[in-house]
Amino acid sequence: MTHDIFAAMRARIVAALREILPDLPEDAFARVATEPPKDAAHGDMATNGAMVVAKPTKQPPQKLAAQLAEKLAALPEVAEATAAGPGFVNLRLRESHLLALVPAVLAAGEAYGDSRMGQGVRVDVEYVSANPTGPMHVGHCRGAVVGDALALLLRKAGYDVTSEYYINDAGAQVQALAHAAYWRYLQALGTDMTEEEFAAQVPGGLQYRGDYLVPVGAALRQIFKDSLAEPGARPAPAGRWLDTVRDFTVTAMMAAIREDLAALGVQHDVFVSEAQLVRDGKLDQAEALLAAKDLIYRGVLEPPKGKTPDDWEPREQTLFRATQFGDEVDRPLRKSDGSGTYFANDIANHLHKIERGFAELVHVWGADHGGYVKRMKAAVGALSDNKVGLDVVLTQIVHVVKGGQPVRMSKRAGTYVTLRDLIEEVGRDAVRFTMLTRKADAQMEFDLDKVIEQSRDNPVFYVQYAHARCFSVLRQAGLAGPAGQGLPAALRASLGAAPLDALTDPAEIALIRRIAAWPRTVESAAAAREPHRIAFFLTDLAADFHVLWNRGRDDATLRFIRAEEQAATSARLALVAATAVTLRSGLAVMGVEPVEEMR
RNA sequence: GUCCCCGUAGCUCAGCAGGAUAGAGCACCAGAUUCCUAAUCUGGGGGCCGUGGGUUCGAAUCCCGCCGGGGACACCA
Repeated sequence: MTHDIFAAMRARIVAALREILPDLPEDAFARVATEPPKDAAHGDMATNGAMVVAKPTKQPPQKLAAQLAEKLAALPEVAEATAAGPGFVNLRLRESHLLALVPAVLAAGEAYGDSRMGQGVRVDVEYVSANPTGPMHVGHCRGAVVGDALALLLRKAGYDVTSEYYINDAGAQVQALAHAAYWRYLQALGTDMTEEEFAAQVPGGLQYRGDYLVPVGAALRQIFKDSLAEPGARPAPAGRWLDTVRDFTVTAMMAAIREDLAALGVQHDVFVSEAQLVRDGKLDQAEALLAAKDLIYRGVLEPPKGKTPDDWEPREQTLFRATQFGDEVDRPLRKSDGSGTYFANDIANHLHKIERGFAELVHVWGADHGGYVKRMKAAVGALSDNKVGLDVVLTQIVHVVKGGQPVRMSKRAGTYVTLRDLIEEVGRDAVRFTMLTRKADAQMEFDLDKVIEQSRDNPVFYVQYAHARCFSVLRQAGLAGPAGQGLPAALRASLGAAPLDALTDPAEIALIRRIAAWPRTVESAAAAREPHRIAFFLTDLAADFHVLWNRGRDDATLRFIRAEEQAATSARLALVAATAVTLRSGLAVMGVEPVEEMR
């Protein structure tokens, strides 16, 4: 069952074209589209069908449009079909057909807009994947929200989605983290070393000096007493403590990150550990697989173009033939000392995904990883014989602004804004919605003052207010149930049974048209991997509703509830409920709560 | 030098698989409050869609060049 009246009409149009042009091959109709016209004066729908088939048949589009219009005019749901412009066919639907959507939406409830476009194809969406070296900060936030919304969106579009967090717990950064935690442990034991004395002994210097590791040091002392240190709380050889401290600290950091994610309402189905993949021999397995396809060799790379790093020297390394899959240069799998590169481990990660049977992989990465996309696509292509697709969604940086001034993001200066701070300041819904009000790959300004402002200028508020207004009306009519329950199925059914002939005002029809566009919005947003489109749709839908609401101010006969007009009242209440259902369906995709009352 | 992203109203940004006369908010100007929440709404001015080509019946949208802004470019993750 589809509620997409555009998709349904498209099927009708293609069938009509087939009757007119029986000799055309199937794929000639692929570009036929049915969409709402920009100008409402053109009717409810427009199709380019005649223009699309004009070329292969070598017939003038206007002539075909006239034929098509004639056929479409005979359809029961069509009131009028006219050829227009360069070959469009404009359709005006019978009012009853448009109105019939209202009970359908009410019956579907929050499932309205669900699509089968994805056909149950298994998709893995990986996002966040922040290094487990500290609490999450604002920089991670956008990717988390975009990824989570994308997973929800693809699910709604009919894909079988697994959301995944890849824990980078195997590289040099977690070694550095372990040293930092070890320093806090020594402090907890009461060492008389200074931080700089200790730092001088750490290979690569002491990083991660933030306070957040202090409790980790204390916990280490509690569990291991002084067994990981030399007498006098002096540092012991790394071999005695490094693995232990690292694993303990990574676990603690991941626990903190999971709490942060929970506070943001972000869900991951699975957490995959890089270290575990390495222990399981996935890296060797991936390397063997690539070797068997003759995609690995020993070689020396050219120095990078442009400015050559000062310490550059030719080194023989194990290289992957990424150039065979569209990358610019071949990429190292092993460093000159023979250990695996991050890229190699990530190949193992992707092999792991491919083995689990995903047909499509999606990643949400920060824009600074843009240079990494081609090689990863090359690797996935190589591992899967080009059968599995990889899509990367890049998210641009977020500038936090308060009082017109940029909020500086510096770990060292201690002005680092954690995700938790942000959520506490403006609320989870505002964070999520606002992060989705820009295309992911466009830079964004996050104005702390604006997102809590209760005005038209703040889309979070504006959309939630529309939903609350719907409930306000239903409460006024004595219909809404207990707060927070949404609209019970029984109520939706009884509202949906009302005759709707009374819905004739242009603002009412405009609202229904908007609601009708929801399923195709879901599909196009999912196809483009652009969850921000949902935010824009909801803002438009909210605007249509606010307009209608205000019509009742200017003209009392247009109010939703009119004691003396039973038929009009029940029809309008059904429309209000359908609006609430659609708003709710959309907010669910964004992971934002549909509030039923504004305070 | 190479690759990726961006360039649309004064500002912040949309533009739906290429469609008809390019939209919204803010700001500015003028209005609406005995009324289901004015926390909203109505009207107005404001554009060479960076630029030059190409593909097409048709381009802000796709392709190529150029200009401007941001990011990434062995042995980091």
